[in-house]
Amino acid sequence: MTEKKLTSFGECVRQLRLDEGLPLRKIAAQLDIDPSLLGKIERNERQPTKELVTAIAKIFKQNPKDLYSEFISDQFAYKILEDDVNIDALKVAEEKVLYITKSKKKK
Amino acid sequence: MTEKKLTSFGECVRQLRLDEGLPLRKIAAQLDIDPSLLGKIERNERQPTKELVTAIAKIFKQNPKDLYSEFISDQFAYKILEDDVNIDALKVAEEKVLYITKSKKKK
DNA sequence: TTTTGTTAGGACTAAATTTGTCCAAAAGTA
DNA sequence: TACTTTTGGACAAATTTAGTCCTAACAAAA
Repeated sequence: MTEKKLTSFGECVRQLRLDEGLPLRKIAAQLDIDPSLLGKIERNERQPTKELVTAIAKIFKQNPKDLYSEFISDQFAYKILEDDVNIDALKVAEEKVLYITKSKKKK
Repeated sequence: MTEKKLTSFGECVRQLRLDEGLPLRKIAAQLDIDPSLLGKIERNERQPTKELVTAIAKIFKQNPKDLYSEFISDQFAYKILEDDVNIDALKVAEEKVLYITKSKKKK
């Protein structure tokens, strides 16, 4: 059986930081933000900007686009749960993306 | 071959309105909003609140949750396109929703 | 028990978003 | 022309939210 992580974005960032055994203070300094903000982000109490996610990715040598996509998947999941959205809205969204992407290609 | 609609939320609302042959003015009055706002919503220039979507659904005898989910799928699709997010963020989001839902059930 | 470093959390600010309105121009329609 | 509908810009108002500061709680160590 394969074990799935399925951690939230914040937990993911925290893990990356703890893997290097560094305190909030150190990473926050590199990001030029308040340690408290980084803590909130790790606890999913604040949503980082795309730029911040990119900066975090670079520090931990992760692919920025992948990490940001991870962050967005969190946002989507919470939106669905909080707002009681049909889960198949995700499939519909995928169809729309593919449809629009295809339309643009043709052009 | 089945034909897929894949219209945006706004186009969908417009279609519903035109199917009844009514001007913006009439529906906007029922919704107690400015006709201009409804026009913008139909052109996807304004995002309606959940309450407004519900009210729109009722007027056109649609299922409120379904219409709102349709609206959210739009939001997701545009977010992915505008922000260059990996499309599989949608599948990841689905896994997260199912995972969290299951966890809560157990409790 | 002090002391020192780390994390959590509340209060608050500032800034950016964004809904919604008003009004005028444009586009249909008879 | 006259009338209705739609579009679009400018703007106000309100909501949201990232981010900071400060203090309390917690942990580990001296």
